[in-house]
Amino acid sequence: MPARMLRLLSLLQGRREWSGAELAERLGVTDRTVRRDIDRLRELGYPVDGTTGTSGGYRLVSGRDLPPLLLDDDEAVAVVVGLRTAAGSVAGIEETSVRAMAKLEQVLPARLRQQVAALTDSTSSVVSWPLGPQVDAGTLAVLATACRDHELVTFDHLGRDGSTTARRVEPHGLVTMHNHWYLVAYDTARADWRTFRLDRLAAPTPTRLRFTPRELPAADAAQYLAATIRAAPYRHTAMVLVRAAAGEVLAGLRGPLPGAVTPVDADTCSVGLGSDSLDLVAQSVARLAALGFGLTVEASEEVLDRLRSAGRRLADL
Amino acid sequence: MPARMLRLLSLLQGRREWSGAELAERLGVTDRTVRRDIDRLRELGYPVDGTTGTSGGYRLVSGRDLPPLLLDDDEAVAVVVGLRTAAGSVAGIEETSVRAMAKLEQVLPARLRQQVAALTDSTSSVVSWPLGPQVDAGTLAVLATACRDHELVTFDHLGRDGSTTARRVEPHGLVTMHNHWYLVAYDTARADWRTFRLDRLAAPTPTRLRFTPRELPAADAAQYLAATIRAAPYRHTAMVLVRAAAGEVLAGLRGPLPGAVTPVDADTCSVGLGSDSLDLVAQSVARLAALGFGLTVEASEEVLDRLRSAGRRLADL
DNA sequence: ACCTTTAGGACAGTCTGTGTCCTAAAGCCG
DNA sequence: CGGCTTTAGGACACAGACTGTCCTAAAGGT
Repeated sequence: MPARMLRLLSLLQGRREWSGAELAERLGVTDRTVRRDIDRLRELGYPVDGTTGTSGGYRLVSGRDLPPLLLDDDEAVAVVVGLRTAAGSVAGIEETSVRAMAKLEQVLPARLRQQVAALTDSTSSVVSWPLGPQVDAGTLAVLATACRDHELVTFDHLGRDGSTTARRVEPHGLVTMHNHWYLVAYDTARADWRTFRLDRLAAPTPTRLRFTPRELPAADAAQYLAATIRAAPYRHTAMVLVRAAAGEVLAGLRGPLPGAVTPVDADTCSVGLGSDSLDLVAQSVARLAALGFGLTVEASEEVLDRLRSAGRRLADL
Repeated sequence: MPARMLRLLSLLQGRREWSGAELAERLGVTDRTVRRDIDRLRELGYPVDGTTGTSGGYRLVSGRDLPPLLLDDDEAVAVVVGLRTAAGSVAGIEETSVRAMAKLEQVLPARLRQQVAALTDSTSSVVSWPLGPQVDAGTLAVLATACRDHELVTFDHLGRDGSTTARRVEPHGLVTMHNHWYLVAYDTARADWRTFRLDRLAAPTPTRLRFTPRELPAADAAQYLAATIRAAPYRHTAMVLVRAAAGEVLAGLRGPLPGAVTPVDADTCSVGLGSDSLDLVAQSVARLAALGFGLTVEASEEVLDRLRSAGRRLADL
């Protein structure tokens, strides 16, 4: 009988309106039983609207809380891809969407996992183009699950000098900052807290060993990360003064910048840019120049050189 | 009893591993009943791994098909936001994710709907910065549902001349093209097929009237749209020849372009840009220039003027 | 008025779900 | 190896629930 209940929910989620007779036929029971089943759903807190009369019927409406979602294959793939995209590009829900992904990932049939991989691989570089480096959806999911379940994980970590070291850590939390994902964890071998950038981390595997969480020397993972990162600034920065109102600049840009636009006065604003990529900083300044406003730039000679040569090429068109 | 079943599923989805005794306590039944419940889950096709011995327990693993998802509030919000993001930015799953959104939207509690609106409104312009105009998630959901259920919809349509007209159409399908969402529908008043850009469309409301779908004069909605749109090209275009391999250019760009990069030979590639925004086209060419490679540009005098003045400004830094 | 639809009470028979036993078997640990 | 803990599942009895078949009521559409 619970099986029939789920099928009923599935039917109600798949189409707007059903008549009692239709449902009865689909479920292989009497219409009386259908009515009883619908009563049961209502008692569970999932309200079903019933309208009488010709062309009446039952429809599932929004209620106090969300009913169990019965997704078909394609929809499940869409949800995972969506969570993956949102986790990387919408501020404020990274942690939640990673949690949801962990939940889904745990039960996602293998064939769908392949579809997800195929989709994110093939399309991410073409259409949704994150500013930061790509993080494998599987990596995110494995680490999120490990954090939730307080499970030790091992992985290979690629250091700044190019050497890889095998790590075994107690994962604490995942944080995004500056378009990168970080894992905050306690490294048992080094007996200290560490942060790892997810794109420098390979083959994360959950051991099945549980640990009791330690207390982080900070309010939460995000603050800990902020404190440790502060010492490591960007490799390239630029400060651009644009002779136009901040609003005009923002409107004209039509896309994100690796930095922030702050108004100076009514027709001047400053843009502070920072990134580890010379290309990205140079492109950002070039975009500001392409807006058609006057500007002055403070930056390293390396960045300025690149901009000047680009300028000559454009001036000669 | 179906209620207990759902709670059991919820518990199993919320944590990796549970012992029979824990589950029994949570559910308020004997451990024998828990075993029976788990048997029932397995019979329904949702495999539960049981490991014996100390530190053994039950865990939900991936099986043939996806079990009903029991999401908490935050997770549900994340899923909706994710679907919304993916629908607009990942090629190839628009239609599916819109379908999934319709399913969710139908049962989403009101308070969560507010959260979703708040999140998409506040963050979309800051972080995920779509190339096309913003489309309201509610609009998408209403129309998707109406398409699915063959339900007449009414809405206000903002014409090119700025006048709004009330429409009443039989919705056929939703399509994305060139970073815009379109509704393909049969306009009953005008007795012909029409396409509507979703960002020029307000207050869509489903009537509860059903209609029997007509045959579209094309293979599918996407092809119909392509045929009708073909006559309306971009306002600004540019063709850029870059003296570098396509791979190098793609790697250096670190972000999406309103166009495509196609290799010409081993160390030359061409970039075809197109958009209705002069700013966007100019910025895109400027970004290509900032990569540090030689380039030649074909474009309208308006675009070239803008680029030359930007070039002078950069050359003088 | 008439039909169609949801809504729900009454009743009897069946059946199934539950708790309390029991034993088996697999893994962990000292 | 010999305990201990865990999942696994059979047997049995009882209560409770579920189903189908009846019935009437009420609401909406034509």
